[in-house]
Amino acid sequence: MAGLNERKQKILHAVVTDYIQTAEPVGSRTISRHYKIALSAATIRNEMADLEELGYLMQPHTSAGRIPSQQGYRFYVDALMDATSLTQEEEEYLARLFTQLEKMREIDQIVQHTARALSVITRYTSLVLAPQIKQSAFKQMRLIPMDNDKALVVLITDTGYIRNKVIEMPKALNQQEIDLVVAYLNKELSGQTIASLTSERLRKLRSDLYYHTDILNVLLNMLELCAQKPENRVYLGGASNILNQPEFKDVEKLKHLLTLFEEDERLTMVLENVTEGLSIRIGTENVLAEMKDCSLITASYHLHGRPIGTIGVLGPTRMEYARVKTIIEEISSRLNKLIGTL
Amino acid sequence: MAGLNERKQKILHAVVTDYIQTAEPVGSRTISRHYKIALSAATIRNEMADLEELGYLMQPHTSAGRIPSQQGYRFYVDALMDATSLTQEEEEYLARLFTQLEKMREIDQIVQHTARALSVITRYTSLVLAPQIKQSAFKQMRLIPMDNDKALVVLITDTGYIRNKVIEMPKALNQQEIDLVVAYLNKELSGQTIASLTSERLRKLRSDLYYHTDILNVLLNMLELCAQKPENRVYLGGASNILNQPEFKDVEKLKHLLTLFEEDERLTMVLENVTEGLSIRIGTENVLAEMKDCSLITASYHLHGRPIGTIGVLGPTRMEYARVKTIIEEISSRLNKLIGTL
DNA sequence: TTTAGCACTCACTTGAGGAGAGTGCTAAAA
DNA sequence: TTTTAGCACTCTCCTCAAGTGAGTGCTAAA
Repeated sequence: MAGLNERKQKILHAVVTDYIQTAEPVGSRTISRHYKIALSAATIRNEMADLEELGYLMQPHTSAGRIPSQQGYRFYVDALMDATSLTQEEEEYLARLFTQLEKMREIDQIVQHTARALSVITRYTSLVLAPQIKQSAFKQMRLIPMDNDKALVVLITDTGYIRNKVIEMPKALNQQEIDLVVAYLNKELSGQTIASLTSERLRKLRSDLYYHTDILNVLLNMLELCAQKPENRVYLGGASNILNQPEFKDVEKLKHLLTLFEEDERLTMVLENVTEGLSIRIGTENVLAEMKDCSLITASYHLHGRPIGTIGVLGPTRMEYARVKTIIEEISSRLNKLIGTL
Repeated sequence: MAGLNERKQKILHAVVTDYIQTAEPVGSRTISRHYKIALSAATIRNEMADLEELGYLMQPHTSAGRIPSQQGYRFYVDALMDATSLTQEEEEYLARLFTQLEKMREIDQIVQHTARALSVITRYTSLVLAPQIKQSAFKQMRLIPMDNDKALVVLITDTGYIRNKVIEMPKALNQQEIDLVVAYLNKELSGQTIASLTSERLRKLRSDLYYHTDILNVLLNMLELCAQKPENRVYLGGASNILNQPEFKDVEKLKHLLTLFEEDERLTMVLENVTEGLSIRIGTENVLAEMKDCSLITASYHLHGRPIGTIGVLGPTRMEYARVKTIIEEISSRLNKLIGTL
């Protein structure tokens, strides 16, 4: 696999970068002209024929130039890609963005704005997975009576994620009883991750406070629900950007992707399935068939060293990997810093 | 304008319904064959020429059939359209939907699910405007301390809309003071619409409680913000459905719409600009240029007789007006009933 | 007033021809 | 042995012309 001499690597690099720019098959002449490789077109042709045989390039038809195969992109991403840095414009945009984000105190809002910004700056579609309540830790819980028979439960977690739920109140409970139960739960559960609140563990609490079972039941049920039910907390930005990509000028291809964009559960799955840290998934390396012509670059973000969510950029396999990678790294690092201060 | 004899109306009706079904220009032969109008194609041709001159029909080119003009659709919607009723399938789908919705206690969730369902059942794109906090009435407010310097304000309104905001806490405030201020606000503001909380009115409260200005200021600022800042609370469903419409097989046209779909502020504007009750906006009757080839059918929903939001369906001007109208009427009426019980 | 007949229009399809970009192969040059 | 120039070849894409078919407008007869 690694048996590519330097010349082949240079040529592969030229093909990939040119194709990323132009979206047109790259011919041997183009390379010998534009890419300061001191070789004639004929020699390059021979090398390209080799690269094709080795699986790094493909030819749409006999008399066309070459385009990178998935394996070609993979090699480019792993070994060939130049490190880039942010342009001044991008730098300024991010500076402005983060001074705005710093004013927001809620993770949800921050994450939503990040998704939008990510798509604006990359000009691709962005996907952002907000912290799942499951992975958050219990901080405190409050119960606010609304009417006779309804109350609002507010659950605050350490990730700054706040969840409301209106519940039916069992009747004939006085405020004192409620306060007691809530105080007990706050003391008992503080710092525990929501996911750890299994039916098992909750049962124990139930028996501890058996004389308040009515209200306790309602609250514990809510927690149990939070721990079990997967939440779809994925935000999409710049979906219309895919229309700028020539590979999606075909309406049928578009339909598959746009339909996918409306299926929050599956998007969540994609983002959860990604390895921690920075990840680049090319073409069929993505599990979903709809994404076989797409690449997804993601980075996880963390709180107290624990990964709590993912930001990602989705584009055609012909994506500007280097640029997007730089941007994602920068944004996720800034995001981590910001979350730390919440 | 109204000078259409019965025969012309019959023919116009035939053209519109046929075109809605097929998306192809309708010829005179098709009408005389399929629509039980006991006239020859030639006669119908003459009438169609008249209808064109009167502005109800258009011809894409000389030797093609006719398609309805915007004015043609308008006449159809106002005078010609047959009343339809729900199919059994639709009926069952709605029954299932609303038994689900009844279990939800929060307006936001209800509205989101309604948007999705509306797009599924109509097979068009749906737009739903959730209650604006401005138009809601103050019910109660709570302040939950989080850390030393932060607190969570929970604002509950009569529309079941709950708003959280994390605020910076002025230091050196004891719980007692806070409770006092919150209790005062709850008493003073109960039942008032948020929009009525102008700077003017709030100033009075400020002077009433001048000895607690720190915490009071923070809370009042939050309320003022809610009263002023327009919120974008619009939900979109089934955006990918527009891809099934032949009129949007052109990627350029699509781009305009999809880009619009990402601009929440402008979508909100569209839905706010609509008349109360049922409204049908055809083509350029919509203010936004992007929607000049679309029609929008909307209905407002109410609480205590006050309109608090809008549900709508967006499709091509060649939309199945009758079917969609029936569905929207049904859903909004059921939604109204449901909201009343919250 | 309605209808049959007919010439006419115009989009759409098909196929042929030519241009252009790029290839693979061969033989000469380095 | 490696590189390069030359050349025939392949395949897409564009254009153009001819043919097809759906539908029209007009005219004259019913």
